[in-house]
Amino acid sequence: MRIGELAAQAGMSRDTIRFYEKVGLVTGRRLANGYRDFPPEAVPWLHYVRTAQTLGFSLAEIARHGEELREAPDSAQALSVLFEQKIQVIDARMAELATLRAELATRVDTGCPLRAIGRPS
Amino acid sequence: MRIGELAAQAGMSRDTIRFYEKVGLVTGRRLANGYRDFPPEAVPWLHYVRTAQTLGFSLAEIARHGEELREAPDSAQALSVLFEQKIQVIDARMAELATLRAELATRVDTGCPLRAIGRPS
DNA sequence: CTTGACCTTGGACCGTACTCCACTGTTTAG
DNA sequence: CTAAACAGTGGAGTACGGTCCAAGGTCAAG
Repeated sequence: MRIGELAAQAGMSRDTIRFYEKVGLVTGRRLANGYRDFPPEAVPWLHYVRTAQTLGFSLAEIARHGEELREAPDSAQALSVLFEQKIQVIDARMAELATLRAELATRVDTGCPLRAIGRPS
Repeated sequence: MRIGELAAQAGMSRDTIRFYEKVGLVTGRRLANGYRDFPPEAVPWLHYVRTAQTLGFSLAEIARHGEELREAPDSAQALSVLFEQKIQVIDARMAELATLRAELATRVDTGCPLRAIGRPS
């Protein structure tokens, strides 16, 4: 799969994919003519990258997670550990959001002005 | 309140506060000697800025919301609307997280590698 | 054999959000 | 009176995440 098709499938620009390749987020082989050739798995992987990004993970973090996965690719147990770690990160993020949500919900009821927000301990 | 104390109270650097003033996120008067003088409300406001930021709002958005609030400062209802909007943003983010979490949880059980993640529709 | 769509590279540029620096002025404590 | 601790300014630099562009190579269709 060449870069244009991958870009279309992943919903991002060719430039972005080249940038991602540069920072190690995607890898592909080269055809004889120098064109990049990506495997079909690149499509779901890039979708995953977008998702993780909107969840607040930096490209560096995402790349690192990807490498960890590639380093222990055949151990289902190793994979499970990694997934569990990620889930913990997600749970922490969700807890933060829940706290903020509760704070805001209180203000909705009281009409308490913004200046009083975030006045914790 | 001078910039150093505000920085300490708000948990950010003086430079950051000067930067925020430059982009209109905080305003303060000036003392005779040229020093900035911030009102006490600047402290919770900056805490709020930090909060909103972690929710994914850009400084420009936060500044704009702040202006909207200053334009209708005595309407508890207007405030509630804004808070409700923010809560919706939070809920959307939490839902996304829950989705990713569920995806990952599935992989934990199956040991199915990441390349199969995000293979939607 | 040209046209157009695709690909390559390197490098410049952008917006966001700071962070650091040098140099200078002000205030406060001993 | 002096030294430290604070304040001011302007401007450069950083990190991240792209985005755009020019100059050129490749390939399939007409």
